[in-house]
Amino acid sequence: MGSSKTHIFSIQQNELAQVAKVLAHPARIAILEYISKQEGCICNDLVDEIGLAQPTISQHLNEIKKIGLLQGTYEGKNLCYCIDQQRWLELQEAFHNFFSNINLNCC
Amino acid sequence: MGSSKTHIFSIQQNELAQVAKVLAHPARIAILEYISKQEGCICNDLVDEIGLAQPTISQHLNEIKKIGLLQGTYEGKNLCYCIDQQRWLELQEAFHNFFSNINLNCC
DNA sequence: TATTATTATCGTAATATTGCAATATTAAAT
DNA sequence: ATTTAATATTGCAATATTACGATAATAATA
Repeated sequence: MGSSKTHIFSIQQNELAQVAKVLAHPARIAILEYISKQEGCICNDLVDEIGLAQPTISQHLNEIKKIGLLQGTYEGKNLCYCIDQQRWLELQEAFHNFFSNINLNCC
Repeated sequence: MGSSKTHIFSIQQNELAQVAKVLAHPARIAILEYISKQEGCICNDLVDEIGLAQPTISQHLNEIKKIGLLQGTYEGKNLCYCIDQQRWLELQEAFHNFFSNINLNCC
């Protein structure tokens, strides 16, 4: 015991939870906010900006990448991370639907 | 090491992450969805519905309660959990703002 | 006040997450 | 091919989460 029993839940429930998990860390919120403020983004900037060690930032970036939110392309000699627009809008809609479909007339 | 360095992030970043953390488990997504479908909600129904042990359900309910999303009131002999409307709309807006304020013209 | 049904807490084991130092890889420029 | 700068991976320690059996607390009813 200790691991989540994902198999007893629906695909939709698991997927929303998985995305929420990526957002469930202030560093990853901060990273997404910071990237969005830049024209491009160099990971080394993030280390200075966020205040975590380079391997830690790299791992957080990887978590964000896993759910398809980041595109990394080389621009000259620097690796530039960008937010994937389509995926972003997809997730925005998923959260919007979740919050909207809940019936609040419970009691 | 091991614990999150919450102090290096803003209150807003930490709060959004904390709420996301509650949504970051399919059982809690399922619980919220199930409660919303009922007129009221008895925890014992949740145990049968979700498929986790009663203490586990109770703990998940507590996590949801901690961020102010649940109101528990006794209706006759049964404890009825309801979603707190005001808090729900508050969180809905918080996520909406997060997704909307991100600038997608990164690269 | 017992009894019964429901919900919460405690204790504990298994697994996951977070973070960083050390090291490896990658890509550009010399 | 070497060097240099940036990013990724590995390995490991500390902490957090998930889950459940056992037990306690709570509230209605007999």
